[in-house]
Amino acid sequence: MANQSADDSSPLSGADGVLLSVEKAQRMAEFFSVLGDPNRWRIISALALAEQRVSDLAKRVEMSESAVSHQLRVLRNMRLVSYTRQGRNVIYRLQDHHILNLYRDVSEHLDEPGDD
Amino acid sequence: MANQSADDSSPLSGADGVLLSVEKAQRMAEFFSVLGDPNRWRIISALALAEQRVSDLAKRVEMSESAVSHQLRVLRNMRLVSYTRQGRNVIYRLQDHHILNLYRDVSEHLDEPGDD
DNA sequence: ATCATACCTGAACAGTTATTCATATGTTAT
DNA sequence: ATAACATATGAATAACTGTTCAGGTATGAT
Repeated sequence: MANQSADDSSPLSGADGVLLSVEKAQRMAEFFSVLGDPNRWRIISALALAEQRVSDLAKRVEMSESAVSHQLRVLRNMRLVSYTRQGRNVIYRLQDHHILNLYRDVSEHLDEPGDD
Repeated sequence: MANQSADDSSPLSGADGVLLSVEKAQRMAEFFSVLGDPNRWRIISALALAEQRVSDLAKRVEMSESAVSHQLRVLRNMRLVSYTRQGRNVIYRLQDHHILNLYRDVSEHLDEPGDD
């Protein structure tokens, strides 16, 4: 490990003074990319209101069931949502509250006055 | 206000029980998209170590100066970095610490054990 | 003025991504 | 078994994104 330890969990301003490894940068980017789609945020916000099945979700966010299903897979892969089968239905829910924290932090940032 | 007020800053789990508006979802997504690129994270991490000029940045993250410049514009537009001219050089720095918070939150999430 | 340095920008091309459509899988009822 | 419903998936297409390359702008030196 010439560059940096594999599981460094130090903040960017960490003591080592090293650049984010390409690998870690990649993982960060992958995660943020998942949240880089408006429809996925709509799905997340719908699930923040209540866990629900795919078809209801689709109606709420006004997307096709197929599109929602595709997006749910992405969210599943990032462990942002989990699901349980109930008969023919599959109930999805948010898996943890990291996302809500993220939402709050970014909301703050976006709401700050800027000279655009 | 049939749907929701324009400037709602309530968290997703807010009392109203409304979906994120398309507009707000869009803004969220735009922001997260900016952080959805590994090279931008490398740039951010380099700037977390020290403010510096474009050419040094380029060397550190091993990108062309042009590519870095393009990416800095994106980061600038999201008000993630700011800059000052110093003679022929332009010094860039992180604008605030929201990003570092984000980094920490997401790092946690990514480091959680998962059954992938 | 010209030259060199540092940075920025527009166009184009390659790679990625989200949707739609068609089809497949899984579940319940008959 | 078949039919009906709910969800998932693969392929294809359209839209988007990041890089490179060529040139452009800004500052400082001569």
